[in-house]
Amino acid sequence: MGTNERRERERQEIRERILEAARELFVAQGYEAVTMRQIAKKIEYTPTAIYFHFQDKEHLISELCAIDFLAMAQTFNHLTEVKDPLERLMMMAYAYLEFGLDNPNHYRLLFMTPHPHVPPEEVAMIRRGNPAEDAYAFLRATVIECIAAGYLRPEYRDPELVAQILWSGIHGTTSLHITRAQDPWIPWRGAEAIVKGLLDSFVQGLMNVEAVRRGPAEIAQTSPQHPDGKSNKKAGK
Amino acid sequence: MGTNERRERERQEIRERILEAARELFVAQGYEAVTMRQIAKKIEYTPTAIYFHFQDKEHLISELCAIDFLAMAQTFNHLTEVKDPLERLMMMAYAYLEFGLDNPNHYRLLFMTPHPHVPPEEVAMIRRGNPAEDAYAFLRATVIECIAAGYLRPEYRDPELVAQILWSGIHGTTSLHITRAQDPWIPWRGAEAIVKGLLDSFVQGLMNVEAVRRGPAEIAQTSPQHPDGKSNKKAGK
DNA sequence: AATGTTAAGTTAACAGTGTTAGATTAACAT
DNA sequence: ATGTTAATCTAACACTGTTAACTTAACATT
Repeated sequence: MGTNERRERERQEIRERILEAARELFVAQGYEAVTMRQIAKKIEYTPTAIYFHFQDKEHLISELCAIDFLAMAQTFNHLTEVKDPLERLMMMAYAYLEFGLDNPNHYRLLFMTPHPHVPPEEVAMIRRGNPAEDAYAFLRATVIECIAAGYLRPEYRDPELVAQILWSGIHGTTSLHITRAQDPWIPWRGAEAIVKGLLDSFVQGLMNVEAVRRGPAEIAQTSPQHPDGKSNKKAGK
Repeated sequence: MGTNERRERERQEIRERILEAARELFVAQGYEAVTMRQIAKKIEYTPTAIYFHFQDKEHLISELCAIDFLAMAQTFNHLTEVKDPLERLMMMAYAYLEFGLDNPNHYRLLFMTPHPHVPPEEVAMIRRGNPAEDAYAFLRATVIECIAAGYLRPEYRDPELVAQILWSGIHGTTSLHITRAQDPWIPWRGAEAIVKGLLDSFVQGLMNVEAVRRGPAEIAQTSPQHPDGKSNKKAGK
């Protein structure tokens, strides 16, 4: 009898309707505002019905994140066409930023909200490590290509470290923009300009390497104290 | 009559007891977990008493943030002793990271939670722009010194932009570590190593500038597709 | 000294939250 | 026709932030 299969199919169907309703509400209203009763109302069920399909709100959110984590990664898929790994790296950075700014609530849910960590086995359907499905794996793969192509200085042979440096920079730009773009006290120069600066920094640094080697020049007296600034300290820790 | 002054003093006193209790709870349990009833219980009052001193929970939190924003800035005050602005910049980066990792809940409250923006006038006691009281102003001032000392490449004359690039990188490291350090799927290399890499990047870049100019070398075939990778594209947007 | 005023705090309640136990429905297998 | 079971609902519980109405106690004024 195919009736069990059909039941299973129906079950999955309403699971997905719940997830979809939850996603729409999260994206529209942000994390805190969404309520089980709202989700239920949206799909015309009773709140308790959701608990038949999901253990609790936390598990519902975790599964939603797992799914959308992969969905976001597929946003980057078209970048596989870019042959030069360095160029691809840069386009990834802008694409990542764009995703975050276009879907701030979604981005917050995925990357800025520490959900009390539902043990990974309990969340169905996480297949990470595959560059086509996992954005971090894609980033790492691209970094590996950059290393292989000789783009990186010999000190940076660890692709994980390089990937994490890059991710940190771009994530910082994205998340700061989301949380503090409205802050009137800070004259923001725009997230794209910041990412541009970060990428420029990765490639050739922001500093004048010669000047750094020489130590501080005695050009301007910005700070009144230290009139004969003979400090010739080397830069570094 | 000094009795009004005394009343005002007492009023401020219990205001601060409320704020202190709230801070302790936030730091210990994180944003979502703290309730008005908990705060009230901690200072042995009724929850409603808080509403005599603060308009609502949001205003209470906003004021707490404003205060601790300044408190954090004072963490950096001892760095004014470091004469070389570049060295100071680097020490600020590590100090900032350390603050975030030592007080993750506090950091989340201050920098990762977009409180529905209580209009700035309603929050008492924000005096920003003063480097001694405002961490961002301190960062900007240090960047200005770096520019004056000739440390930066001529393209980077805008201290706001440079400050925001730096802040984005360090904030990204800090916040990613707070939210995703437990993620077993990512082999984290440690927040300090990442900050080190970022700073190295700012100073001299991570890349081999010569190699970037030449284009990708034909060293390794990491990706099977493009066997004769003759792509000599220039890096850049 | 008695009175009225007011600041500070309490009690009781409301509407809304996530969640659960227990009853109900409806489709299926026997 | 009967029993079983998956899927849903009703009603409730223990919470949450918040408010209206009431009390208390200290003060200022007559």
